[in-house]
Amino acid sequence: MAKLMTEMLKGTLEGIVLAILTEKPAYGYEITARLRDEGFTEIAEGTIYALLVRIEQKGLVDIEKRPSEKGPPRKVFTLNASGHTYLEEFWTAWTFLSGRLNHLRND
Amino acid sequence: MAKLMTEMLKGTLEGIVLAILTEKPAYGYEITARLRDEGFTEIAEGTIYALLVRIEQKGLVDIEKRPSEKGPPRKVFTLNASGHTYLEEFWTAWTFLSGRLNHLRND
DNA sequence: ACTAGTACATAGTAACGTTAAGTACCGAAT
DNA sequence: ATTCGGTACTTAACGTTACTATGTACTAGT
Repeated sequence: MAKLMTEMLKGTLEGIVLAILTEKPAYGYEITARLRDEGFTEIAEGTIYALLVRIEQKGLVDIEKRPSEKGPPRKVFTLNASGHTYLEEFWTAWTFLSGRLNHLRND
Repeated sequence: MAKLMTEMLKGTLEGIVLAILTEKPAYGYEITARLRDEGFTEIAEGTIYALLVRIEQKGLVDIEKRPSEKGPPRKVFTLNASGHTYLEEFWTAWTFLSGRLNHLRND
């Protein structure tokens, strides 16, 4: 099932991370931990950092560097206006897809 | 939203087509029509044919050629045992992902 | 002949998530 | 003093997916 989840996450993992950022700003390492709490136990750190680069390049987040007492400086991501719009569209698409799939399932 | 749907479909379109095949065997052109009926109006024919090649190579379907009165011979796809197993795992993964996302949404 | 509908095929592309390896900073244990 | 584990970020190479664009081919109607 791991392989299936991998492919299924394509296009949704981004929305998942953005959704996490709506709660409060967070940095990469924190986000990976948050994902594990949410049940996504098999997502590697590298996956998240690569994804964060992408959403940064798309201009969906603002970035601020803050020192850490326990390690290297943190890169804190905050969802900006563009990111909120994007997330809304993500939920719209998700609602549509979810509806279609549940309809297909009931046969 | 079109771009978002495109990315979101990755990993799920395959399951959608397999789900359609559980109802009854079907050929490519028929499946694209069925998808339009299901609300997926923006999926091109080429996309489906390429996908059908993949699920064939994965051994999830059996294939039979039948003549058509209205055009070239049809290639009818039937979900086999391996395909049914695969689809079950797909639904399992989907249920998990769906649950996680809905949980994230309620904040 | 021409068109429209039916039916399938495929090379090239962009985007995504994964893998694997690396850097760097800190505190505590050995 | 050094090793070890936890914290924190980076990136190149890779496999898979869906999309685009284009092509072939068969039939019936005009």
